[in-house]
Amino acid sequence: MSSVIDIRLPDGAVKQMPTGSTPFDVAKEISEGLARVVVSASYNGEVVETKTPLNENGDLVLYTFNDNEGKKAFWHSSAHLLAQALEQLYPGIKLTIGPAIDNGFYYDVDSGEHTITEKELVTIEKRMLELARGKHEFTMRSATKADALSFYHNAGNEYKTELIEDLEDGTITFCDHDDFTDLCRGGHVPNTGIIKAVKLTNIAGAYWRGDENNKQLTRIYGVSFPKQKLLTEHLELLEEAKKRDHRKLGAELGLFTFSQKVGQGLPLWLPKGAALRERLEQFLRKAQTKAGYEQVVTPHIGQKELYVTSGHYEKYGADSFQPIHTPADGEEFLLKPMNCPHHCEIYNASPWSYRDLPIRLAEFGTVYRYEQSGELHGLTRVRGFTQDDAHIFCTPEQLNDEFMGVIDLVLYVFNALGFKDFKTQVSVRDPEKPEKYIGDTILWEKAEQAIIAAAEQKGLDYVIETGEAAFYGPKLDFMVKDALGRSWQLGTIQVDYNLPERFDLSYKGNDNEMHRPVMIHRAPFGSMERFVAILIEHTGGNFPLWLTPTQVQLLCVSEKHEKYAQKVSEFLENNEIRALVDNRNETIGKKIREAEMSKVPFMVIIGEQEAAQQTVSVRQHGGNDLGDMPLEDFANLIKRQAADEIETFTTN
RNA sequence: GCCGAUGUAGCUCAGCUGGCUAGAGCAGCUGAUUUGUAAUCAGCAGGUCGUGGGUUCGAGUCCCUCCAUCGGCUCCA
Repeated sequence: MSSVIDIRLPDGAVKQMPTGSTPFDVAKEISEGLARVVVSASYNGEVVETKTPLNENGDLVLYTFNDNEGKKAFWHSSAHLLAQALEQLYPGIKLTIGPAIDNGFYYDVDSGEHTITEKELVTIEKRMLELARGKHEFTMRSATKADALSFYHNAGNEYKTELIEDLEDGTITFCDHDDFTDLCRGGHVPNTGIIKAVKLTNIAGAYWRGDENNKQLTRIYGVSFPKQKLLTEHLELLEEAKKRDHRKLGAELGLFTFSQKVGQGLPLWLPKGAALRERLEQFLRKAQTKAGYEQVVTPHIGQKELYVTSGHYEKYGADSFQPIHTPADGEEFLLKPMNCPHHCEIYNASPWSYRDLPIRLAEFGTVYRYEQSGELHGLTRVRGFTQDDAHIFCTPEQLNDEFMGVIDLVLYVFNALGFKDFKTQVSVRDPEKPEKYIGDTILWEKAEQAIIAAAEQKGLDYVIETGEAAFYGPKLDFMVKDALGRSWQLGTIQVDYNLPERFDLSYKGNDNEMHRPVMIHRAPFGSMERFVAILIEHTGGNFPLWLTPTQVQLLCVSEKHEKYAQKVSEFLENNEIRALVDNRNETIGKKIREAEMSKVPFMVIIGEQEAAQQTVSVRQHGGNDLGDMPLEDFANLIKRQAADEIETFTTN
């Protein structure tokens, strides 16, 4: 073994270090400053501890808290600290797993008879910080499977022994710090001392191994930082995010509401919300007409038999709104939980030639699903919602082009509404749970490959999610985060060989034989409800001008100026600009304040001067005073801005 | 559905360890004011304290049921 090794850094520089040097030594060699902030490292692509001796040439990356990998090590280490505090405060508590997550960490524990409450979190936080101040080093060590098993067997922890049973002997490692030991794969900060600020954010139930048939454990969520200031900022950010909550803004802006009498998860759209939604529908309908879609309309109910044919009844029947019975014996109808079976029957109403295909049937179809009560969430998860649905029936040869066309449409919609930060995922079946899906494996493979090929061709940065497919086919899903960083599926495109089979769909090919079409299910918005919810959270209620309910609020300085205000209002109306007149007997200051709070993009002050000169004085939302201008100029200003918004997305 | 928390006027909240006719601000209504770029003043009205039961001389306050909401889990055609 040579006494010196070459360590290459990400910038290409090579450091010659004595064999057995640690990442920490390398950091120190580079600068003392770096050594103080380095929290973790990877060597030749593998996560290593900052104290791991390096014995061969290789590529080293050092991470600080600013790197995702650094945060991961930091929060993973914090989970150890949490576990240690819990063991001290609750003797006999059983630890299970405690990973780092996107914005912090959690630990799942079985606290036996005792229920840990939110009030106790403060005590746990304090203990964690006390322990952290001990600057205890994290040290990894290997253990044999037998030793690991007997360790947790003696401790009476059946969860850890279950985990160890699944591990290969020789790969099992523990991490020690202070008097605490945990089964662990590694990836820690150097010592507990750099964890300076901790906040245990909430407490929740979570099933052991994510299976609802298992025991429910207590999950404690937390987040931690190397500086108190960072924690304060993080908490402030969360407060800011709460202000963008669509449930709060939806009520404040008069967009939608719920009623206990109507029923949970059944949104009531108020006039402003309905108008906004209507505008979104028009926007998409126009794009779809251009892309060769035809609108259809189908009823809100269908015979039970329809869903038995589609397979939905078998899959979801028991957990759905139950069938509607009629005065006739044995007649049963279901509220439609999806539109595809209806569209299949539309397809079946006429014979088709390969020359007719593709057929693209679109419908803003309202569907009803009995979602679990605990799942309901504002407009993002509801029991009655409207899908911007369409089904494309095409030949196998047309599938790729059609799929690509739909991707373009989804991207167009996302771009138009400013959703830049979305993720695409290919949702495929879980091969280990074939009972969850219908149809032939060969067809599934074909469909999955078709989606991946299309995603590749479009250059989408996609991830493959196993087990996320629909029961009848794989999907390409477009995921967008809400204000608090929770991910929601908006757009979806699905390839389906199964429903055509079940509904016996066919067309005559150029060989004069009957063939089976392929079906694409797709919804760029996903649902009007969820899309509007996420749009509210992204814009904070400051919608694009073309979409916003009220574009201009006309504010009379006094009641004397109402007549001129009405004239301006009519002028704007004739120019298809949405304006409201505020002629209440209130001060102008108050009217401005209220218009600001209702997030109207333009305020127009109308008083003596304006009436005399036939102008308007324009103030933008946020306080920017654009001064006096003739009516025509103002109308043009609005029209141009709205058109510019359209321009940006039509040219892209 | 499961775990935990919450539920006082249209909204935001106060109401200590159970004790007289449950309070405030905003919104609303009435009147005064006729206003120039983020809240004019005064008065009035508004709640069977989520629901149903229980404990108690006495319950907004304690216990149970149900409902809804919030944070997660599970689920998501």
